[in-house]
Order: sequence, then C-alpha cells, then structure tokens
Amino acid sequence: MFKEVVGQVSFPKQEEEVLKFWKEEDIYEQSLQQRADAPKFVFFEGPPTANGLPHPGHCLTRAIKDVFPRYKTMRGFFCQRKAGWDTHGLPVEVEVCKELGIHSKEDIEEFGVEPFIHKCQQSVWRYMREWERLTERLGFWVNLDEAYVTYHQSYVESVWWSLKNFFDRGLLYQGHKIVWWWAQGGTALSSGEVGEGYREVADPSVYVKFPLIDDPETSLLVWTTTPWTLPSNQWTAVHPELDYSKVSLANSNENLIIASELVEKIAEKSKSEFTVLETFKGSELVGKRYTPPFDYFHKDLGEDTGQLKDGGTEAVGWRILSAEFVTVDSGTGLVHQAPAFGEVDYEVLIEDQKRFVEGEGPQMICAVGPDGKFTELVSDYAGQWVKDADKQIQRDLKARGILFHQEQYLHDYPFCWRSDQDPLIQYPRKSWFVRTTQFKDKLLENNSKINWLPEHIKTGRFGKFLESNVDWALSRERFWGTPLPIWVCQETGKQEAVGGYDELMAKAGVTGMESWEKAKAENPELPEDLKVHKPYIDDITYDSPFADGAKMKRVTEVIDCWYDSGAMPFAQWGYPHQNKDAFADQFPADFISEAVDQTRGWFYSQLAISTLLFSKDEDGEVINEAALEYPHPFKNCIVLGLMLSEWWEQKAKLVEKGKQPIRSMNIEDAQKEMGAGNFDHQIGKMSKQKRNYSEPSSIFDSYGADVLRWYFFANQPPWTQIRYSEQQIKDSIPEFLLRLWNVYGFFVNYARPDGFDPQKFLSEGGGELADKSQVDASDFAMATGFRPVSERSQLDRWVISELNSCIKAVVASMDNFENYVACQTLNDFVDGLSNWYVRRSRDRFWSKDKTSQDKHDAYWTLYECLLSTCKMIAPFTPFIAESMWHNLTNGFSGKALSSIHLCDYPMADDSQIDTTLSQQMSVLREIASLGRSARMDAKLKVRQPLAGVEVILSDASHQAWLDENADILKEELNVKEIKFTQNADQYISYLVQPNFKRLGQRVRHLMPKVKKALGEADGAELLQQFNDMGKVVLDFDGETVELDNEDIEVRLQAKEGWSAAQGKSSVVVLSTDLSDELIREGYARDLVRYIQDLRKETGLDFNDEIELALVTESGDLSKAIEENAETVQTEVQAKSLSSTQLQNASTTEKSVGDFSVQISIRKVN
RNA sequence: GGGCGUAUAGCUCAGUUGGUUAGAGCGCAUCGCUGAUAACGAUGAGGUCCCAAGUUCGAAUCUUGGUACGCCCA
Repeated sequence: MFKEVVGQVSFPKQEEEVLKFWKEEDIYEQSLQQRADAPKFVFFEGPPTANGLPHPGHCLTRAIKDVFPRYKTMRGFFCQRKAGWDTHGLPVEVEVCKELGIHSKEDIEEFGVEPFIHKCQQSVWRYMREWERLTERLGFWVNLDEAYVTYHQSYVESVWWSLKNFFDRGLLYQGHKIVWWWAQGGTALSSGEVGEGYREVADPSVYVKFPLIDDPETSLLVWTTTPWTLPSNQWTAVHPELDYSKVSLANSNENLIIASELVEKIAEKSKSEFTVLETFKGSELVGKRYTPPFDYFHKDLGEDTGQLKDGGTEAVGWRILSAEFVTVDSGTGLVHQAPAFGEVDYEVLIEDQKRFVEGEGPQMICAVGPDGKFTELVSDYAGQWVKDADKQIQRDLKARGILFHQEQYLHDYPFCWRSDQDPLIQYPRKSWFVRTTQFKDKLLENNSKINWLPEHIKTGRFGKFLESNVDWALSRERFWGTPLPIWVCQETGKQEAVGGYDELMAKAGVTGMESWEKAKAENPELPEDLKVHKPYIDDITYDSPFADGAKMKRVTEVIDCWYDSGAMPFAQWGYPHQNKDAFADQFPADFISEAVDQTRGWFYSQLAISTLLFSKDEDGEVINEAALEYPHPFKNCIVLGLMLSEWWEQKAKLVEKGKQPIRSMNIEDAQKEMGAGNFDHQIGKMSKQKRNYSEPSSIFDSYGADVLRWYFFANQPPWTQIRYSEQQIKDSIPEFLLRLWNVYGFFVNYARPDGFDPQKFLSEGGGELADKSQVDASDFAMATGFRPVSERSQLDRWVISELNSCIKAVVASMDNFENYVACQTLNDFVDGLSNWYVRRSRDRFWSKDKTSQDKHDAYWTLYECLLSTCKMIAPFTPFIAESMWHNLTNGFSGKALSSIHLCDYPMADDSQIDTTLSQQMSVLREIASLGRSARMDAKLKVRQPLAGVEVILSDASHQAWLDENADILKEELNVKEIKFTQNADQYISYLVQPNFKRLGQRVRHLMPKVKKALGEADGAELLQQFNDMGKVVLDFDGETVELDNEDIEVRLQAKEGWSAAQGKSSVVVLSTDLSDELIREGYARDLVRYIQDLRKETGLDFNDEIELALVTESGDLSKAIEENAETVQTEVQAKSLSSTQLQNASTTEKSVGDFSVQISIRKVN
C-alpha cells in the first residue's frame, strides 16, 4: 500500500534520502550495467578546473550535461559518463603565487621550480570536495571515481603522442608571436589579464617625416602614438585604393604625402598651409623607398636586397607597401610598421617574407630587450625603459627637423593588473605554433556537419571564428603545464618530438632521471605523474642522432592548457598507449555542452585537434587509424548562455569612501539592512569578489536541487542569457513541481482509505508482476477493477489520450535536444491533469461506493498518468521522480524496478491518441471559460444557478458531441439547461473573414479587395450562400474570385445588449432572468458553503455526520431551505435538519441574500 | 574598431515555414472554491512587438539602416 503523502513536503530533505538510496544501492552503476550491451550514446565531459569554487553557472552546465545522458539511458542507450578535471595552466600558478606572496617569473625561479610545481599539483585539488559535493547534490550522474586528470602521466603522454604526430607531419613549427608583455615581470599576459588592466591615459601623438629616397624634398607623413617603436621601423603601409595627396608647405620647399581626406584636418591641427600638388592612388606609392628616422639598422641593412620568388630583387626594408587595414579614421593614412611591436605589423612581415625566396626576405628588427629597455645597438637610448625614452626621442626628432607635429592623445591602454603602474608593451616572443590554417577548409567542413544549438553558432560566432583562423600559438613560457615534448640537438639545433615516456627512456644514452629519483626518495608521497613535468623532465637528455657525441635537450616551454582539454577525446583514455578499444568505442561524442565562452576554448581546441589528427589528409589518405567521417569529435553541442545574477546594492552615493557597497541577494534583506530607498536593483555578471550571487548550496537547502534543475530546464531555452534569481527559482515551484506533487498527494491520500491497492487487485485477479517490472498499465490487465481504456469513461479516455500525446511530443523534443520545449509540453499536460481531469473526477474519487467500476476506472487512469509522468520527468527532476516511483510501486514487494532510473522511457501508444476527442474537449473547455466570463460581466456568481445558456458555434462539427456532454457544462456553469445552435441572429452577427494563408497565395494582390468585400457583405447571407451552393463568386472589375468553404473563416460577434462572451469558435449567451425558485436555490448553495466552513472551523472529520439547525425569520429563506433540504443535508452530511436552535452546538450567524440566518451544527455521537 | 547575439505586457520570458483577435508565469484588480491547501482556480486590466525605410496582397517574423544592451575579439 502507498505511504501517506504529507501536506508540507520538504524537497531538500526528501532529496537527501534519495541520494542516500542511490549511493547504497549503486543505482547509477546499475543503470549503466543494465545497458552494457545497448547501442552507445557518447558523452564528453568538458573538464572544469577545481582550483576555484563552483558557482551557479556551473550548476546549469552540470544540469544540462546530466539531463540528456539520463534521458538517453532511459531510452535504451549505454551512456558512460567519465568525469574530468582541468588542472594545468596560469590560473593555477597565479593561485599559488598569491599564496606565496610572489608575482613574477623571477620570483618563482627564486622560490624554486620544483617546490613550486609541488604546490601547483596540490592546489589543483583545493576545491575538489566542493565540486564533488555540488555534482552529487545536483544529481549529476558522472563517474567521478575514474575521472581523467590532465596532469596525469597517461594524459600527458597522449598529448605528447598527438604533438609528435603534428611535428612529424610538419604541423608544429617555431615562429614569433607578438604578445602583451609585462617587461618588469618578464612575462606575457593572457588576453583576460590584459583586458583587466585597460585604463585611459594620455600618450604622445607624433607626426614624423620620412623623406623619399628618390625625391628627398618630399616626405611621407607618418603618425604614431609610440615614438619608442620608431627606431625599429621597417616599412610604411598605405591603402592601395585610397587617394593620397602630395602637398607643398607654405614658406618652404618641402612637400608631404598625406591621405587626401586628411589634408585639411592635419593642416588645421598643425596650423600649416598646404597646397595640393597632385593626387594619386596609394598603389602608386607602393615600392617607393624612404629614409627612416633612425639609422641604427638602416646603416647596415638599408641597401640589402633579396631574391623574389617570381624573379627580380627587392629591398628588404624601408619601402612603402600596401595593406588593407589602413584607414583614415586617425593618423595620416600612412602607417608606421614595426613588426616587433604590433600583431598586425608582424603579420605584414610574414606576408612580405612569403614573397621572397626562402632566407632572402626581411628579418624582424627589434631595438628593445625583453626587459623593455633599448639594447646596446641603439646607442643613444641604450638601457632606457622605452616609455621613458619617448620624450627624448621626440626632442631628438624635433632637433633633426623631422618631427612635423606633436600632441597628446587620450586612449585606453593596458597596464599590468598585478602592478598597475607598469604599462604593458607589445613584444615578440619565440613561440611554437600548430599549423591550423592549413586545415581551415577541413575545420569549416567538419563544423558544418555539427548540430549546434542554437543554430546560429555554426555560421555565426564559431563559423566566423574558424574563417579568421590563425595558427595556434601553442607554447607558454611557464612552469605548470604539459611540457612541450621536443628535444633539440645541442650541436646542430635539429629537433625531434617524443611521443611517450617509455619512448624517451628507450633513447640511446638517456640520462638525467636522478633528480626525479632523488625527489621521490625524499618524499615518497609525490605522485609519479610529476616525473613528466618540469623541472624533472627538463633534466632528461639523450644522445643526439644528428651529431656524434652531442646531447638532446628539451625545449623549456610548456603548452597552452586549452590544448590539454581539446585532447580529452583520446587523452582521457591514455590513447594510443593504452585503452585503444575504449577510445574506438567512445569517439566521437554524440553530445557535449558548455557555455558560450568555450567557443574559442574547448569547442575550438577539440575541433582543431580532432580535425588535424583524425581527418583524411590532403591526398585522402587516412592519417590515423581512428580516422572518421565528419563530424567529429562531437555531433551535437548545446551552447549555454551566460548566467547573470541579480542583487540589491546600496546606492552609490551612500557608500562610504574606500568601502564596498552593502549587497543583498533579495529585496527583503535589502530593506532590513539598508532601509527603504537606499538601494538599487542590479543585474550583472556574477563575480566571486563582489559576492553578488547566492551560493548554490543555499538554493539546495531551501528549495532543493530539482527545483533548481526544473527552473533551468523549463524557464527558457538554455542558450539564452539566464538570470539566476532566487525569487524566480522560488516562483517556479508552484507552477509545475508543486502542482504535480499535489495531484500525486491527492491520489495517494484517497487511494489509501479507499483501499485502492494495485498489488492486491492484481493478485486477486490471478496476475503477477514479472521481476524487475517497469509497472506499465498493461501489467494490470488481470487486476480487479481494471478494464481497457477503451471501455472507460470519456474523461478517462481523454486524459489517456493527452498523456500519450504528451509522451510523443516530449520524446520528439528530447530527441532533438530541446529540453525547454519538452518541459513546456510536460507543464501543459500536468496542468490539464490537475485542473481538468482531477477536478472533473473529484466526485468519482469521493463516492462512497468503494467498489464501483467508475471509481476503479478513475484510480487506474490516474495511476497510469502518474506512473508515466513520473517516468517522463525522471531525467529532469530525478529526485522527485524517484520518491514518487518508490511510493507508487511500494506495494509490489520488490517486483518493481528498485529505481525509476532503471526504467525505460515511456513510449506513446498512438492507438490511444484521440485527436477528435482532444479537440472536442478543448472546445468544451473554451465554452466553460466563456460562460464564466459572461457571468463575471453580468456579476452573477457561480453559486447562483441560472435557467440556461445558449451556445452558438461557428462550426457544427462538434455540436452533437457537445450536446451529449452538456451535463459537464451545466455543472461547470451552474445552469439548468444548455442549448447549442448555429443560427442565432438575435444574439450575434457573423464576420466572414478570408483564410489568408490559403487565399493569399492564390489571389495575391486582390487580397485587400476580398477582405473588404467579405467584411462589408452580410455575414448571414454569405454563409447561406456557402451552405446552399458550396461557393461564392466575387467580381472585382472583371477579375473573378471563387471562394469555397475552406477559403473563409467565420467569426462570431456577440451583439450588444446580451450577457455574452465570444471566443475563437463559439459565443456563449446567458439567460440572466432569475426566477424566485432559482434565487432560493442560490440561497441554499450559500448555506451549504457556510455550513461547510463551520464544519471545518469546528474541526470535524471528513466522515463525521452532524445534526443541523437553520434558524431564520425570513419566509423566503425558510422556503429555500425547505425546497432544497435534501441537497443541503447530503452535501454537509446532516442526519437531521431542524428549524429551531440546537443545544451544545457550534453556532454562527450569517446573512444570505438580504436575510440573516443562524446556523448550528452538532456532531452525531 | 570588428564579429555574434538580444530588444515583445509593470517584471521574467515564449512566439513554429510571413497569414490579420500576439501568448505564458509572476505582480496587480475582481470574483470563486474552502476536505488537493508552503494553497488552488476563474475572469480581467495591461502591448507603438526598440526606431525608420523597404520587400509583400499581408511583417513581431524577411531586407537595409539606425538606437540601446550583452558577449567575444581587437
């Protein structure tokens, strides 16, 4: 038998019990084992980093990652879920540095790389417990015990294997990268860090003259805001399509070349007078040579030329070249190029180099050292910090007469976030690259086969990103990361890649393992994984195969940790050194999901690595045994929106200087803490520092994980920006979860006293459940009181039809990865179940006859609905589903499956879907709604019975059915009679409208005329014509249009003067005349209500019988009581009805109509 | 500066291939129910579908150009 459902359910408490049950019974394990031989559904976990606390955004990611594997498992797939942790990279190093109170790379080296790495490895697990707790508490089923970890040796070796593959194929090469460089700290900053440090500053803005070699009287006018880069000038760029003017300067024999559009502006700025001598396209300037402002490099290289690939020679530097990026938005339209100090400039260098025969082209010149100071070569400024040298440079240029104009320029410029007085500079660093650009077309092709949700990611953000692909700058000059597995010959400089630790150990003459062995001896606790990390791996050398007696030594860099995560499809298995089968089995993924910030992160790194590694190569040859058709490595990807938070914050003007504003997560606390009017509502990014969001754990504790999950799944499509708002989470409870819970509670709490016990009924009928039963309705064919749905009442058939439609729609949505649509469908079904099926069936559940077929039908029907609903919601809200399942199958003494998560997902039975009935019921509900609306208008409360209503239908098709079911409406609307008609000209007029969709295509431009003609015609007459002839012919100046029944839509409009309401398909007109008898019946209904109130106040039980006295002096009221005595007594369970005062009774005085009445009740016995 | 996205009721958001009465929840108002009750239900008020131009017989929906906001990149 079912256990009682208590009124005030605590979801959090219940969830803790479910968690305990899952753990004790290994339900997750069982759910997997059960599908061990089933088709695969492959899921990849994008590894979070556990050295920061999880926040609400992670809850969304983890909830979405959970719902689809759960769903697919129930649908019969085998879905392994291997957890993973991202453990390398700068964030970890920064955390450790914070702890140690140090900043720069030098500090780390001073502290010691070895102990530093040990600290990094430990720091990775700092918040592990919190992450595991969150994962578990949210109900995210994932195998944490066998999680992959990016610093593990097997993982690192997989990464090495892939890099060796790239290296051997010539896809891994060394070049320069222009980075934002913190010179004082000697390190490059990530874009995120650079973004933190922008602020507005005034920099010099200088206009410098570069005289042309073959026309020294004429100079290029070049603009820059970084004078310190001028000694490293290599070219000047112009736009080939732009107009340039040669102007002469008043009072001088000098000429300048400026973009034509800017001539006036610059003249004004510099207070000069220009005379335009000639105008030409930028392309005419290309190739001309000039004298740069500084001679340091020019004196040696100025005359150097190189061999061009397509014949001829050209000067390597100090000439004008053509570039598309040149604009006239600022400057002069002639752009100073110093490839060492600008990414764009550097690209120009690379492009230009391609024109030359290998080794003949320009080399990058750089007058600045990594410390940000000028090198010895630049004798005038050697040793000066570049930004300090700016002023001196300007003075010198002025003295030499080539500074045309100078001013101040306000712009945003990045500073170091750790040391905010230090400006960053762009600076070239040697770096390793993966040649992804060579695979751009393949990347795009692969991408085009991926099912992105939302769709626009494919051609939008992600597609655009792929189109502008640049080679992946792979290396990092840091400490805690996967070491780049390239060893260099100390004599020849030749390189080779190593694909695994054993491979390394097998090299001839390998040495240098001592430092690891020593460390391990000193501290046996050290994980073996560290031996493939810095500094130990750096010590390993071996004999060079390139030169006798030479040693191979590893390069110093580690790699970008995005590469680690992107390698997870194979590295999680240690492939190919081990687990080849597991990899083959689990590649590619059917489903992954992360937030939109991963477009350039994990989504890209995965796609890039997979495409380079597992595609066919240029000749269609398979590069790797695992090569696959596109898409790989993932087929479906849900891209989640960014999560925002809301909070209330002290008004800025009230915040004390130097203090943080007071914040609170809800408006009540804000009122309390700050006082009304002293705070503002804020919406924005969640920030750890600001602490502007409530902890997930507090949501779990007060509302429960299911509530949070349902809020994420059902409130908006997952790719929209989601507001993490405690209020909204709370508000979402009653609409679905609580409503479903109430229906379930209603069922259980009536089934118990009524003795509705499926198990008992089943054995009575000689039936039995199979072991591990899914408990489907079909299992109960033999049970007492169970009969096929087709034999049950219309309402039962209706709800079973709705149930099956719902299942069908939910399955279709979930198969398309549309959780939001699925939840809407579920919500609609549960609404109908609660507010129509249960409401309309209450009498059947309450009826005294416990064995009536009607009662049995009602129970079996609702039981089936609850079982199926419970299975349907299981992937979404796994806890509540589990609780319901346990209780609903409580009586089967272990025959039912022990967990709902071991069940199959329900499948729709099409034969039970009755679309006609569904439509009919929806018309009926519309009529009921219109009737209530009309009553409302007429101010006639539902307790007042009315003589009748007339329902005018726009369409006769359901009239007969509605007639048969008029009783339902009579009850819903409390009327004596219902008449259905189609013609009721006194109440309504007809508006005949064209069927725009159908007609529009046919009559095109005549549409407005058709609309007008139909609108102006007499609707009734038109309808008559349609009925008689089946068509109507309209003529517009010779053009005729023939309309048939389907070309029109009839709309009804209630005429003025009636208590009527109109809907899409019907008009409901009330009879508002009240007879005395009806009024008296209304009185009786009022009395019943008051008596029921009194019963409840008195604390009577549902079944208690009473003696009743109604004392009144009103003749009308007395008559009303007399006429309706039987109804009243039945409703309130009164054995007797007296018109004189009862002794020892509960009494109250009420007014009914205009009369007063004294009501007394006394419990019998 | 570039790319992407978003803009619909007081608030949070839906809105299928363009089809003429634009929806839901919350909040608000009125009413009902009072043995499903941290209640619930009904009914209602509330809209310049960001602006402008265009395409079309017809635009919240398509195009173009603005405006505002968000994200990513520079």
